Amino acid sequence: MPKANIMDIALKAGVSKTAVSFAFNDPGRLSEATVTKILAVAEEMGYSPDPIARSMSTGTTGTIGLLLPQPIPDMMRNPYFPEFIEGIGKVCTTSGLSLMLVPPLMGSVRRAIVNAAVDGFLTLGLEEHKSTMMVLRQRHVPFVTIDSDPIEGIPGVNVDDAGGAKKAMEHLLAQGHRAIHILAIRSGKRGNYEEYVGTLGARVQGYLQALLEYGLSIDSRHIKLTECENTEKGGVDCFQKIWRARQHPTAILAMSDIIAIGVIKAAHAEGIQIPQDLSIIGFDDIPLASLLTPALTTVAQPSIQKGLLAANTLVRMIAGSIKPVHHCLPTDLVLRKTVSVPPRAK
Amino acid sequence: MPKANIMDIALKAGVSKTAVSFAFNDPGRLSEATVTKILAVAEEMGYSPDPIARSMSTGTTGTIGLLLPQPIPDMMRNPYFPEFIEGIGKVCTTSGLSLMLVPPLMGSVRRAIVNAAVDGFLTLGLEEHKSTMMVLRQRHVPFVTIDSDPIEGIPGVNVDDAGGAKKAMEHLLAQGHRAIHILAIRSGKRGNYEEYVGTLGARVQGYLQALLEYGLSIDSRHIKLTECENTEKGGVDCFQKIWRARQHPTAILAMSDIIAIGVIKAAHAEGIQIPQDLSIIGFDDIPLASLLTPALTTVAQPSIQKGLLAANTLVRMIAGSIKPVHHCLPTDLVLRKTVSVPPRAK
DNA sequence: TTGTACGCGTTATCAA
DNA sequence: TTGATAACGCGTACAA
Repeated sequence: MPKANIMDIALKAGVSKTAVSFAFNDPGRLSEATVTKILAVAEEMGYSPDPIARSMSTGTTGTIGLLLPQPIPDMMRNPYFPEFIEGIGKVCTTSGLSLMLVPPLMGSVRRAIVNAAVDGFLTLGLEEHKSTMMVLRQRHVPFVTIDSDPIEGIPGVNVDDAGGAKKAMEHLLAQGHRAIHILAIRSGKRGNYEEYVGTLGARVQGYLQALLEYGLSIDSRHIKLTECENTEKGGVDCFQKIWRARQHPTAILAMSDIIAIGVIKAAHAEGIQIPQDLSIIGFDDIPLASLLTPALTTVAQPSIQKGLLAANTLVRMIAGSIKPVHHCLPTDLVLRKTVSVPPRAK
Repeated sequence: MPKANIMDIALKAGVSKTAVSFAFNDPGRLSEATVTKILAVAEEMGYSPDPIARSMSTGTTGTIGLLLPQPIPDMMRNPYFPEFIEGIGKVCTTSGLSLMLVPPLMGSVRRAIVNAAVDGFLTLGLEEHKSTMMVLRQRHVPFVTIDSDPIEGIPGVNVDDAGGAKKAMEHLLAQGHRAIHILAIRSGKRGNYEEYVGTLGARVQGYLQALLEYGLSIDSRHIKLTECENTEKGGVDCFQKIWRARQHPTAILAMSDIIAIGVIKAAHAEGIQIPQDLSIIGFDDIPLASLLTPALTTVAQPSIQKGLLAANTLVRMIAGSIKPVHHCLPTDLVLRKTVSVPPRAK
């Protein structure tokens, strides 16, 4: 005897479908006796309303989707991500929503979008957002972009990536560093930083601005940029590659803390002293950053705040108020212990 | 012109609903010309099949639900959780699934269950699992329990909590500690450890076994157990309370690393040396544990493996194979730097 | 309290 | 081979 449906209950209880529906959703409109009776029958027959059918009728799911640029495991390995979700989660709690993690489906973000039964999407750092936006529009659900270049008419939440990046680079330059290796988060652009967009692009812009103040650029002799998988392992691998080369930088500027941590680990393994031999700056200020020894100098961004703000915006859009605002939250350089003057300056 | 539906497209393209459906789901059954035509019209009218309606028809959602015992933000604050999700995520990737985080809805786990449109549930450390199980059964979707006492007929994944806890306590006792403060994860039981079930119960059993070997028990003079919110802040608060008392323990045995980290932070703030003045053991072995200074001695559990195994089991159940196996993964004491002999023994 | 229309796409079954 | 017809899944909303 598989799933009983509303009709089975109605029949057995000697009432109408409507009555059964009321018993579950608006018991006040039925006599107490009928409600008890219906609920008893439902209990007995193991019935509970089908959420899909309900969504079909109400046109609502009680779920928001977080559209991910990468598979779930990759996202989870970066402690920045849970923090971000924490912010979204606060809104879920107050609004009674579930959160669906929507990773690319067989490698396709598009397929993921059209399949997800949600009331709205939060998109995180979408790369190819021309096409993706189109698909999102076709879905006719509201969405808010996060960490993407602002789009006219669509609410977005960003942080001041350029400003934060600039401060980080300025700090290194001010300390006297001139041989700096930038570890960029891997994109599809294979290091062609002129083509970078979104977060990546903004940060590179910040670096460039700072370099310019010192008459340098990313193409200068001892300034380098390479792309790095945004994981601890990515940082380890990149460091090893860097250290194998003839010329060593005096500072490494990582675009995420998790990369920076990989670098630190690999550096320690090589017996390199930080910051005496090598200075490092990260980005994000994940909780771990302050707990490391030495504590990581990094650019703080309000991750929780970002998630909260975006989710709040989405919830309001779902509720009907449509005011596509672009938010930009501040970033700040947090001076800790992984930066000093370069070795040869001592 | 709001959402076009399948009929609108059929009409405009001069074909039947069936043809439109085929164009999206099984293009091979249509002539190439019709497919192109239909897709063009769909594109033009901004149509994409409604996922809810599709689920209604197919009876499948392509989503699994992770049922949480607490709100999303609380879960995310414990680094153990993202690791666990990482394991689930691997299965999502290979099986093309989305993952729905299902927190209690207005405080009710039951309401959360009946509202979530998923193909199956993973339940994590459910407390009141008598009633919850009933609701889950009524939903007629497969589910796998994690970190709950094994239930006959329902697949479950656990780790050897008792064994790990025992090893931790034995280690402290072997080092000479006799004044030990256990920091339990908060339950509804207010410290009545005899009533503990699930993970909590198993760990306490482990502690008791070890204590017994030394002729001690949790009720012994210098052995104490208090409940602690499972967050860093919980650890901080508990430590402060403990240190305010007249008698100080020589060791603290925390039931999670995140609590242990809170304790360490608070201890450092008081100028207490670890492990010279106070030994600490955690539980979980989150990535952070090895990065701390001093590195945290803790009981490792295979979090990723746990998530992966549970999700895999669920996927198989959804696919139809029904073999309710109970898995128990191993735990191991990882000796690092936060335990030494007690101060007065020196 | 009830009857009934409705929401939307999928999938046998069947016709051309 | 290509495509159409019609039944189906399930609960909700509105008028009666």
